[in-house]
Amino acid sequence: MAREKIKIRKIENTAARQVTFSKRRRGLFKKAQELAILCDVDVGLIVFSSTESSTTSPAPASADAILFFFQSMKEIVEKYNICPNNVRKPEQPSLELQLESVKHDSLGKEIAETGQQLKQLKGEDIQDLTLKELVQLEKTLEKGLCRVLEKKGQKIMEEISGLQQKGAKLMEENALLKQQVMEMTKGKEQLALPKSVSIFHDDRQSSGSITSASNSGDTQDCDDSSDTSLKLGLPFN
Amino acid sequence: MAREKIKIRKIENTAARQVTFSKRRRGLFKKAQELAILCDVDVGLIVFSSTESSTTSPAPASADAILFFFQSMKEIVEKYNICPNNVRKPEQPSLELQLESVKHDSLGKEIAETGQQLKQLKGEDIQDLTLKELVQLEKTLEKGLCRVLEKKGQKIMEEISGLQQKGAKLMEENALLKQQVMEMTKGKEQLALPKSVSIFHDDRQSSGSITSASNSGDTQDCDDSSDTSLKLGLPFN
DNA sequence: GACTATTTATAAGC
DNA sequence: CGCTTATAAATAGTC
Repeated sequence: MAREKIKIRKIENTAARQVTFSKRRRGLFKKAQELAILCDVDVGLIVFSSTESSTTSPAPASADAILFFFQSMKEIVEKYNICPNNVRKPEQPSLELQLESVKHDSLGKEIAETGQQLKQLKGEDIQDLTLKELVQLEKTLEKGLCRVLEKKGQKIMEEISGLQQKGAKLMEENALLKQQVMEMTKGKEQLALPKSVSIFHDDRQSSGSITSASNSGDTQDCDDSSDTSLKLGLPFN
Repeated sequence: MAREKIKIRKIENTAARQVTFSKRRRGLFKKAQELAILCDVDVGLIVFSSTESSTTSPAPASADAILFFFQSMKEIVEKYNICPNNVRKPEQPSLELQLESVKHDSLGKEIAETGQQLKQLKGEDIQDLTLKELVQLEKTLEKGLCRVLEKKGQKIMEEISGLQQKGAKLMEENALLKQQVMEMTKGKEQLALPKSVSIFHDDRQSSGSITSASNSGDTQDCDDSSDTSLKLGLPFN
């Protein structure tokens, strides 16, 4: 749709196909999301791509994501399709059954459970835990708290140290300036000078600002060789 | 993308939303098909539309279609040798997930953030947090710990209470049995009985098990749906 | 990836 | 819904 019109048929040139794939996939996902938001509907989109990536390809996260996709889809279907039983033919495997095979993937659970874990660490949703589990949770929390406290102490010490240094420097500067003033006033004897004023000319951001640790590092390995992409159901908004 | 630029947010006007839905859905499917053909990949797209079609919900004929969609998806997934088996063999044509696309949409982001949060609550990956963030983390942890401890105490009390009850009951039984024995021995004068032996016959699982609460309640609001369109995997060509 | 010239998609209006 | 049109987006080719 640009420079030149193209016919909708398989792009034979591999490189070109790959490029077009990236571009169009991005566009497709964008459109899908827009539709979902604009019209307040659920949209599921999944794009598989077999990159003949020759050798190694442990395909790590794909299983998780696909599982997640299916689970999301199932939720959506259930949400909309309350009585699919009426229509489903007895001989057809139920949605539940079909998902079973996918569901059994061990790693997939992790994603689903992460949220739960997070909640529990925050002390939510712990109603049904056993005593043993609670104790474990407590341990984890204590450990985490311990580390955080340690790190906090470290940060505080750093800050204090920084402030002390800064203070010392300013004191020094102060003394120097005072001396200069003294010498100057010695010359022009009768020029009254209010005591200690405007000697600390700190025009920059005041002490408070500790370099706010760069947290920019958004280190996400962008594996753009991209094989399979998918987007899950709602709610985009 | 026309006459006037619009913001990507839910279109409140129902009629307009419906119109846009139709138009954009058509466009989306077209693009999906183009991508599939041009790049020779598998694409699955499903769009749910909740038309609040008032009354009857005669179990959408879409149920079959949805089922078909899942079936197709499953086949595709299997074709790429992903999920069915937990373990992936390196030599199999792999399907690598494109994390980027997932991360780009809100759900993906949420997952990523959740994982990070979880880690941080465990005290990992906190190197680059600011003091403020650390304090916040500490608060969260303390709060969580507090709740967990509270719940733990509760559980312990329950357990103790249960044990006490059990003990009391057994004591009672014990006493009763003793009396019976006494009465019996009163008859057969000379039958010695070792004190307190084997009266607590506790054969069941011991104290540890607290009923692990059922969490079934799967309340689903039954909103009838219709107008669901979907497109299944390949091959578009 | 970034940059255009074009092609497409589409928001409003009928 | 379908048609029309002005305009916003997507994108094929290129660097």
